[in-house]
Amino acid sequence: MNKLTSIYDRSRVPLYIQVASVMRQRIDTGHWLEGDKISTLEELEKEFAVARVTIRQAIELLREEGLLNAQQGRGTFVSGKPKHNRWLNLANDFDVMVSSIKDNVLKRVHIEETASSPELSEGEGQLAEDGYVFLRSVQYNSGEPFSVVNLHLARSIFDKGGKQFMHAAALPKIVEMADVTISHAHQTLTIGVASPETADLLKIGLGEPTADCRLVLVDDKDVAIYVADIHYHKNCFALRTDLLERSGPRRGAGK
Amino acid sequence: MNKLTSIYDRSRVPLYIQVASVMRQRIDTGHWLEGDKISTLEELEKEFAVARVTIRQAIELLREEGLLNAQQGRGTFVSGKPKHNRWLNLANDFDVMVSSIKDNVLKRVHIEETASSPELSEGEGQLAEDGYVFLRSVQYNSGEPFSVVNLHLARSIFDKGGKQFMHAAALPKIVEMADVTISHAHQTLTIGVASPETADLLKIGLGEPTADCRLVLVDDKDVAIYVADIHYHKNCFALRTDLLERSGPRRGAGK
DNA sequence: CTCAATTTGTTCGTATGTATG
DNA sequence: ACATACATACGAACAAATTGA
Repeated sequence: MNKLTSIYDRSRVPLYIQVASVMRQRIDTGHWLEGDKISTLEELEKEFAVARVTIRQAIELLREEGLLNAQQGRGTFVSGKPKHNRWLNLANDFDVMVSSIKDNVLKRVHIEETASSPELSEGEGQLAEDGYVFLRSVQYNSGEPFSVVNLHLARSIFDKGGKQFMHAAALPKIVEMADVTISHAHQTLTIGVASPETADLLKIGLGEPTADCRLVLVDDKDVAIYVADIHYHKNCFALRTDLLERSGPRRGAGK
Repeated sequence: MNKLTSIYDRSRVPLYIQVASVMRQRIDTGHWLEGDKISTLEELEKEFAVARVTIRQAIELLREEGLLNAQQGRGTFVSGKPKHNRWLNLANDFDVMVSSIKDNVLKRVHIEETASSPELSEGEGQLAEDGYVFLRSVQYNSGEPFSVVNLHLARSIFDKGGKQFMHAAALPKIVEMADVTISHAHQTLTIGVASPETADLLKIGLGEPTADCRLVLVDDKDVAIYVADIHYHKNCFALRTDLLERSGPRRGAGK
């Protein structure tokens, strides 16, 4: 009967969690402001077309997160905003990217010297003949993990760098190599889901969304020397650009 | 006891759906190839540390999606790949963006002539003095909705465009206006969750992830004349760039 | 052809979580 | 707070189909 019913059905997440996520979003976007009294249970029941207990479960969830504060007889109030760490500014310029990751705190969690080759799609260059080394690392910001990097590095590059790759970001090292020319840096950004490994390292739930960034460096012989699959925690991730930065102000066409 | 147990606990999504999403990913990434026989129920039980019935529920889910095909006595086989509509190539260049949306099929679903002003963050310009008009539209590709655009358009611009804005994308119209200068086009990309309205229009579940793109056009007087919050269906979304496109090949520093 | 091993399919009982009114 | 209904998850046992020795 209700329009919402069909929406609820499309998600298999428990109803009270769906309701909670809508409420959380309202607080986050400022639709409900801090200190405000939110609608009464009765109003919320009607709006979401669910039972009272379900609303209460949702409120309880947000209370545990410190976002809501219910007071018997008075009402329910907004007591805080969800925390975001949108400090990560993904680069859309190669030099900015290289310099920004140079000082990253990272922890190598896995190295496979004889790894299988990465899957390359159309336009991402050719596979290196001498195979790849696989490196996995986690990047931290103030103690919290915010990204997992799965890197296939061409063996030739790995050997050239020696032990440098063990404890620092690979990209700046490669850029500094005198006899390596990078002709393309293909970046693809999508939304993915956390695998068991990623979920474990990022401390998130299995199958939760992540911002996935694939970065493939291709040398002057069209060989993919660096193939990284990076999974970012969704709350840390933001990509900011001024689309007119390079071309300058746009005066009306006035034709 | 198990390492996975704690990961399961972090997500409130039913266990069999979590397991299914891991399996779906394995098929998608080619870890499990089409035609292959996947591990037996017994092996999967152990790997995921769940009951047999739970594995079967996950398999049933993927069977309905056409990804798996279980045969009694033989095993379970991969019968297809998840479909992606990653055809959407979000622009990182203003001209490309304008030209790419010019021919979009869209449906205006909501217009508010006297709307509240949008929330602007630091650096996104000043609010227009004459207020805003709010427009909501849905964009379709071969009948399927792939994005919802919530647009606050400065009233001055809206009045200038007349009825043009009713049935076509606003951006190209604005660019063509002779007396309008766009000095900045701030784009911010994040991962968000679907509100009831967005979920309804995109035909996804409440609280499911979306790719959120905010585009703010600022004129030469630092006024935000166009403030769009765009929610993309996560499966349609991809942002591809060559980070070296503008600066050209990078020869080793060789200092 | 039969037998045994393998593998998926089904069912039962129990416990807990979700949602309604 | 209560009674009710249904979904989720477990473990274990048993049934049915396939395969190869």
